[in-house]
Amino acid sequence: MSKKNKYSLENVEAQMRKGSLEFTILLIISRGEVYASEIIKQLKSHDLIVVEGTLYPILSRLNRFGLLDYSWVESESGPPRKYYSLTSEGREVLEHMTRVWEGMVSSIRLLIKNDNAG
Amino acid sequence: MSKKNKYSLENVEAQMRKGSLEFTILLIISRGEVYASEIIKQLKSHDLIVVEGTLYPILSRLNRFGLLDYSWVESESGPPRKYYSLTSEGREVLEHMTRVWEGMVSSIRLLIKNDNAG
DNA sequence: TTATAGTACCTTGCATTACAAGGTATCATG
DNA sequence: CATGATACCTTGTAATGCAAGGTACTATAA
Repeated sequence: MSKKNKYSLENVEAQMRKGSLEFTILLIISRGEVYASEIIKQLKSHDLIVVEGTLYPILSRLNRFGLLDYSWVESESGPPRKYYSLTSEGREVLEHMTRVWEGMVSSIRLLIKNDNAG
Repeated sequence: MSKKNKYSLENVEAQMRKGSLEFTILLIISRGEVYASEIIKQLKSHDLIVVEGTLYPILSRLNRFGLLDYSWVESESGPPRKYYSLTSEGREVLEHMTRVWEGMVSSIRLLIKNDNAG
């Protein structure tokens, strides 16, 4: 028997989250203009977790790819906020992602149901 | 406007797959003993893609973590095959993963449906 | 005016990991 | 004994999530 480590159950959440990260972030933004901290808060309220160090690079990347726009809005108390919104290309990509997501969910649902079948 | 690259739509599939990779592999193995090439074939038949260079390290890792066992079985034509099966710990982890997966699917379904809500 | 706390932005460095490419070994066939 | 098919596995690269640390603006209190 080879040296055996412990498989982290916490990691299960993290792993599964990864594949759908950009997707969920785009979903949040599609519901209305938001700035970073709001995205984190909204995701958390849906039991989906992202942290700052992950979110900012993704927002920059999606903007660089032309999927997101942003505008600075002054806050009543504190520094200005960068409000993000989807571009039309962003909306197209999000629709594509949604189809891909639904497809994958269907496939996996089949595997789960077939659990003891051939 | 910053330099704008093209967001790869092929990458959408790849990205989403990643988070659920170990999960789907464990699901396949839970349906009966299989060796690597069969896993790839079965996943492909469910529109889920994995390649050799990805699969072998994952199988080793899951074995090292005590989630998988294997036994060598001679083939009628060709080199011997390494048939994988779940350990009891593997079954427990798979059940946990399934619950996490269902939870995430529910959360994201809400986000999709709420698309234009507050 | 200086210090502190709160909010918001962003970057750096590390660890993980999916994958392309290349490698070894076994068996059957001509 | 060469060739092709099958099966295993490893190496190097690129992507990327995240902890940690950093900058800047506003408000409040000393």
